[in-house]
Amino acid sequence: MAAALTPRQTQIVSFIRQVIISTGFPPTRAEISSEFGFKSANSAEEHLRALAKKGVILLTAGASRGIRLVSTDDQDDTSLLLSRSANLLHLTLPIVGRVAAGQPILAAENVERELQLDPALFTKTPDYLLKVRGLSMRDAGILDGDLLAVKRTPEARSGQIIVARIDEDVTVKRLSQNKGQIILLAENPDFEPISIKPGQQFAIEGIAVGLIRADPLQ
Amino acid sequence: MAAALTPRQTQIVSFIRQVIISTGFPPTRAEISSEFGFKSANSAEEHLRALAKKGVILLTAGASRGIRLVSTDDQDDTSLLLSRSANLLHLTLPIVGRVAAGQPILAAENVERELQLDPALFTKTPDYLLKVRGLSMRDAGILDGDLLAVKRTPEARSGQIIVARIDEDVTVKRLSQNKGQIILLAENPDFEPISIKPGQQFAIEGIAVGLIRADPLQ
DNA sequence: AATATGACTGTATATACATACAGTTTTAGG
DNA sequence: CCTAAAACTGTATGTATATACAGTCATATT
Repeated sequence: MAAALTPRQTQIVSFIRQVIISTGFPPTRAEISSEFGFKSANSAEEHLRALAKKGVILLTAGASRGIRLVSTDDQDDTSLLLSRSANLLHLTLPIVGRVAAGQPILAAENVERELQLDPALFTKTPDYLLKVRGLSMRDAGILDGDLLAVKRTPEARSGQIIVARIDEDVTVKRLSQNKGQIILLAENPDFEPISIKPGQQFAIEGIAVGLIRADPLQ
Repeated sequence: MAAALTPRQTQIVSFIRQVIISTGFPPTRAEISSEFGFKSANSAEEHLRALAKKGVILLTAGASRGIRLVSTDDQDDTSLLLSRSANLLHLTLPIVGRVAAGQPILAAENVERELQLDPALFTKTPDYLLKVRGLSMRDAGILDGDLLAVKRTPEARSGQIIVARIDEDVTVKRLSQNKGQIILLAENPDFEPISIKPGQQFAIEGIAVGLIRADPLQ
């Protein structure tokens, strides 16, 4: 599928990567032109179009510096991400508090603070930490105030502890799927199972991959 | 020197990081304002100035999207020497597995591996992570395999969850002291309280200050 | 009481940028 | 020989973007 790049195109991609690594953001058409001695920014534009057509980069229309390198393999993508913040040892995760109704979990308004974590801690790398409210998952060892490490994913298997959205509400429950029938189980006899009715908005926001408790009951 | 960020500033940094991860380039002032509902791009500008002043980000004058996240590691350039040898922001904690009978908890043979943690996580800085065995503290949300963050101390108050040594054995229990009479309570009806008899060797090794669960029951 | 700071609104402007359109030249293929 | 594609130059334009200046309001410090 991926058509081979011309020598010039290879140079362009290489330059884009270099700029991202050294500055933290992609170059403009003018900067590319200047680097290669083009007298018209249109030369850069045409190269970018060709590269986008070949699937090597993604262009965001209308956005300045809207160039994104498509990762050929995971490795150089990670190294790029790392070079952006140069934080080699630690993962920076947002701590999400109460999720405002209807808002995406990671909306800035919901972020209380950030925390650095050793990526080696969890087998699946989490995307954020959700502050758990309530005791519905008590018997799974998830208490009020705990930080649940969550990996974003739209799908999950039965039996996994998930972060789900029902209509406007975000909740942590154990997933149970039976031939299309979805039931969310609490881990606490005081809470009734929640079955999703047709017509209700339901989405899996992520699966739990770890837990952090800042201060156990003293 | 490293001034602490305000809650709002933390949200801004988190948003910038999120944008870089999801789009490949930093946001504009307008995009930040839109995310937070600012009616003037100047609000974003001022936040960026403040963050740059605090050394959390680097701004490239005149460049669109000229925002770079500064790695938290070399943030305190005042004490470069220190930050290179000893990582001030991160705590390296040993993970202690099964404690061999009669040995000090932190004896080298008990250390399974090490983990880096953000010291901001816990209110009391832990000295090591103890891998919990058994379900005697189940109802306190401490499960088999959990890593209990422990601060070394020879004393504790009644009601605190402690790591104790009785004769040769190391155990995690809730402490109950009554006029010299010491009782260790499990948090699980299947386990009997342990009362320390005169003549028995007993010592408090530390108190629990946090908990980490690598993989919640799937 | 005076001052500083954080967190904004509102207006304005120069310029940074993406991008369209019209050409030129060279090279490789049919 | 003809044509397509690659690799440009040159001109132009609307808008995306950074950034200055003047205020407001609340809260915390001196």
